[in-house]
Amino acid sequence: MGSGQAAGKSIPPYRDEHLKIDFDQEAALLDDGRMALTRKEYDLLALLVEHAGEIIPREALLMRVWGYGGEVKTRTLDVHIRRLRKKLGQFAEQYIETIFGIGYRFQPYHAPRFMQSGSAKPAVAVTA
Amino acid sequence: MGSGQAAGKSIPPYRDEHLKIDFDQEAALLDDGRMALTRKEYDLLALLVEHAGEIIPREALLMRVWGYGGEVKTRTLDVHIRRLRKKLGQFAEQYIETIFGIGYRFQPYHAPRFMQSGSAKPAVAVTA
DNA sequence: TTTCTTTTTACAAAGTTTTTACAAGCTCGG
DNA sequence: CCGAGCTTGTAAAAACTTTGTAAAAAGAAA
Repeated sequence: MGSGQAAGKSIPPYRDEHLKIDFDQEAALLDDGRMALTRKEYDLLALLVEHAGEIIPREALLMRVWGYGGEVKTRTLDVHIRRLRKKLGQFAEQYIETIFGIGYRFQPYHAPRFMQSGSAKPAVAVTA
Repeated sequence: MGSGQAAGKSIPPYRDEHLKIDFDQEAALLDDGRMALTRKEYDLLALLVEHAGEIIPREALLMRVWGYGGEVKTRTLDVHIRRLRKKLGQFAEQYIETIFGIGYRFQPYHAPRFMQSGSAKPAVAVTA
């Protein structure tokens, strides 16, 4: 399960200055070095990257990566986000944004980052 | 209970010289910078803006943003109004009017502003 | 079993909302 | 005009909620 592509379909890779995600090979390259991602880590990152620039609510992530529905109480998403951030190293803050009370958002390396103080509440993408 | 729109419905954004409220994205832009609003702040602002030019009584605001009914004694509405005003910066006075003894009113940036001296009580919109 | 991955647990830290306490402003009768 | 009585403004603290983190436990694969 996860967010992998069905056989035959081919999604163009994501690419920016530092990060490349090859959805066909299910691989992530950070500054040309391959990121060692576990399955869940990849699934999570891929889902976020596929929707780069859009907020994905916790519920949607839990549903689409874990198949959890409704009222599941778990910290596993947070833990995976943390491990992704660790592996993204210096770019972690740039790439994975926390949208308080809603979910997370992957931002391309060059993304207009306005927003003064605190947390805003921008658009939500990908429903559970 | 917020004032957010049900999925599928789409309300045209509010827009004036300085402020834009995108009800679909639930986002507010002030002079093209995104306002960092918390959920309650957004809900309150959205409700006021949806009824721009109309007075909304405290009771109605408390009911529709907080779900409070009847005789609730709280200053939380005032505190949220204050924070909205702070975030609206120099336009605060222009946008959010206090109607003493009744409630608040959002005014579009260009709005005929005639002070009612004495006893002219404007009509009230949006009941609890 | 040994090793690697995933989930849970238990707090810590950060962010948001509400309450509290009082200052300031408005209205109206005298 | 003056001031009592109400309403609104404000700052700060308290209460509550959500997210971050480390470490242990549980599960899976080799």
